[in-house]
Amino acid sequence: MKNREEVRTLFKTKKVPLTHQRLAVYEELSGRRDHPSAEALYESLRKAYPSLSLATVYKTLQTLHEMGMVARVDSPAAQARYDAIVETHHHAVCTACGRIEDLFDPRLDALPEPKAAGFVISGHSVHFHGLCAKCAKAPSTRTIKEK
Amino acid sequence: MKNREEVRTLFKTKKVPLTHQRLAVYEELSGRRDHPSAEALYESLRKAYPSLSLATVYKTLQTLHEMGMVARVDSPAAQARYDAIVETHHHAVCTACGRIEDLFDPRLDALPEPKAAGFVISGHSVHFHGLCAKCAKAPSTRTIKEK
DNA sequence: TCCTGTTTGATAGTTATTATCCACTGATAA
DNA sequence: TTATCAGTGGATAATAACTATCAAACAGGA
Ligand SMILES: [Mn+2]
Ligand SMILES: [Mn+2]
Ligand SMILES: [Zn+2]
Ligand SMILES: [Zn+2]
Repeated sequence: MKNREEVRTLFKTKKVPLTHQRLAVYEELSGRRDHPSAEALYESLRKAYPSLSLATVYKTLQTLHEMGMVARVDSPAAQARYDAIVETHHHAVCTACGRIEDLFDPRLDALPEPKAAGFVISGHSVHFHGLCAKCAKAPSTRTIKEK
Repeated sequence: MKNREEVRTLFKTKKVPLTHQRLAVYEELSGRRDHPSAEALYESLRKAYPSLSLATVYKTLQTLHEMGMVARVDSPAAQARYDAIVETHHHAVCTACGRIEDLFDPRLDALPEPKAAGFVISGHSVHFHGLCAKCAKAPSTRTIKEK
């Protein structure tokens, strides 16, 4: 959530070229609190930038994400993963290899009820992320994704 | 995590036909603790059931999910959603319309460190799910998904 | 065993995302 | 200011995960 000057400085510091498109995507996203999709951003932006391409929005979001300027709300996992344990429990997800380990901890089951006006909460899930034992040990042999 | 007899009874109770494929998918998933994808289950199952189709695995997982017998580990969201707020915060996700609201609550930022052997945790996120104010009010006009 | 609504398997279609490719541009140096 | 050029953007093809379609086979009750 940075203003235009902070953005310019950050790009300069990180030696990443700051283009009109990158600034536009970041400022549009900054102005919204509805956690838009790439497509939704594209639809808003194309009015002011008719030549903008959807692929550019995707590439820009990825760049901004790598720079630590935007976050992805849901897990970046492309594939759904299933579990025969339907009882309440939580997960540790390895960002390098995709391994998912179970966490059974009653302290995570009872979290403070959030105060989101009018929202009727039916449950919650906690995702810890980091490196699994194997990937933490491995120097750089990143698999990125396992089936 | 039910045995064969419990599964038979549950299908009978819910009046859902129990096929060989449904039993096979459920038992394969029950026997694994690696949170497999549909494709991974299919790869394991096709050895014993060479005529099994991947589409059937998808349909079966959906059926089992609706019956409350399997859980999806990650959000079923098809589209990635982005956020310019990279500071630690959490989210309430409406299961009816896809709306995502921010939750700022320091009590959710400091959760008990989970004891997953060897796992190097770098962060966590909490997803509450339920119905947003609008959808909780609306009788049944479910939008299912908004862009 | 027979009957009928459901499910399966094969496959085509869809959707979100990524890769490719080349003209163009932002950042630096002259 | 202009020249240079690595990196970027736009157009579009390709990919990956999933979903729809539909005829044939099946499950479960009569
Ligand atoms: Mn689990
Ligand atoms: Mn947020
Ligand atoms: Zn790992
Ligand atoms: Zn809603």
